[in-house]
Amino acid sequence: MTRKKQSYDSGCPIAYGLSIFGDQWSLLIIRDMAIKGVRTYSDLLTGWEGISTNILAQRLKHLEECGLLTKERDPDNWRSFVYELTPKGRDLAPLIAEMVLWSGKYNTSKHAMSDAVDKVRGDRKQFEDRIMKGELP
Amino acid sequence: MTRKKQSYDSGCPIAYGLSIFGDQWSLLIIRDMAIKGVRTYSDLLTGWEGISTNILAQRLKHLEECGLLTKERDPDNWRSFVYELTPKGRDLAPLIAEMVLWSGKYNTSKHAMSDAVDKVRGDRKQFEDRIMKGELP
DNA sequence: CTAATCAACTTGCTTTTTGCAAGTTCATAC
DNA sequence: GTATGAACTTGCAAAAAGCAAGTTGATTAG
Repeated sequence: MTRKKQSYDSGCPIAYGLSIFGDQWSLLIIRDMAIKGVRTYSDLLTGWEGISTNILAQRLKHLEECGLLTKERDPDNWRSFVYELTPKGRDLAPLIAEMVLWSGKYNTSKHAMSDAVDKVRGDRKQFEDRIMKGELP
Repeated sequence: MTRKKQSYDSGCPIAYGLSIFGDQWSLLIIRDMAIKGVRTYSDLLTGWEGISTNILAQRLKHLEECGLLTKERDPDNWRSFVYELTPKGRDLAPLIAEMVLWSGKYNTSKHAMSDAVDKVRGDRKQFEDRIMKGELP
């Protein structure tokens, strides 16, 4: 029950964004959906970073309440649900692109996914457009 | 002692960014420094949102360790310290701009600082350049 | 020169959030 | 009708956040 976010609303746009996705997991969920095309709970669970199941459920609920994604039954598989990004969620594409570029510039780790960074650097507009139109990878 | 971040390094640029500023406070600190020109601990403490002192100290240390800011004695006031954003920290300007634009588009609260949003919308390049050059407001 | 002040923290303690493991529900599949 | 799989929920321990009070080392005021 994460009901009360102690959000004294400062009105600042940065604070507004942080109240929605200012945590360790939300943007990774959105990344999986926007970039990798993941749409189900179980696929989100087995992502690269290993979110735990209760946190995933909590975050999905929060993101849904904030209007970044929707949850519906899968018409082809009635026991499964499909999560979809809304326009509000897909509109985070430019922010995600900036984040990728910033990290690409400063993350010197050997594991850094420089191929992914190069993709954004090479054609940022296409990267953003694909997400914003909801196209799959 | 926040030594161990349970950071299994996935190599993802998004995850890298989140490991540095993926919390409720870091970007607000950077906002205060980049946009409002705040440079001291006590001024950061009395910001709009009310961070508590131990958390502020912890975050400043972390951001310093990650190379986003530096800490030095104030030459004019030897009992005070001056925090300054590094190029790595100032390079978050485009990300901050995107965040402001996104929130400006979707935050319908009456407290929303639409004047600040309009400023970024009106001349985004100037907004970013001022931050990236370290110019004060 | 001594006391009060101030900036920048630190420490101790309570509350909240996270993480992990195990259990639940309900719709198929065998 | 038993097992399986998807999507969660629950319980509990560990970590992080929040709050208040205390510490340290300069000034500054008297």
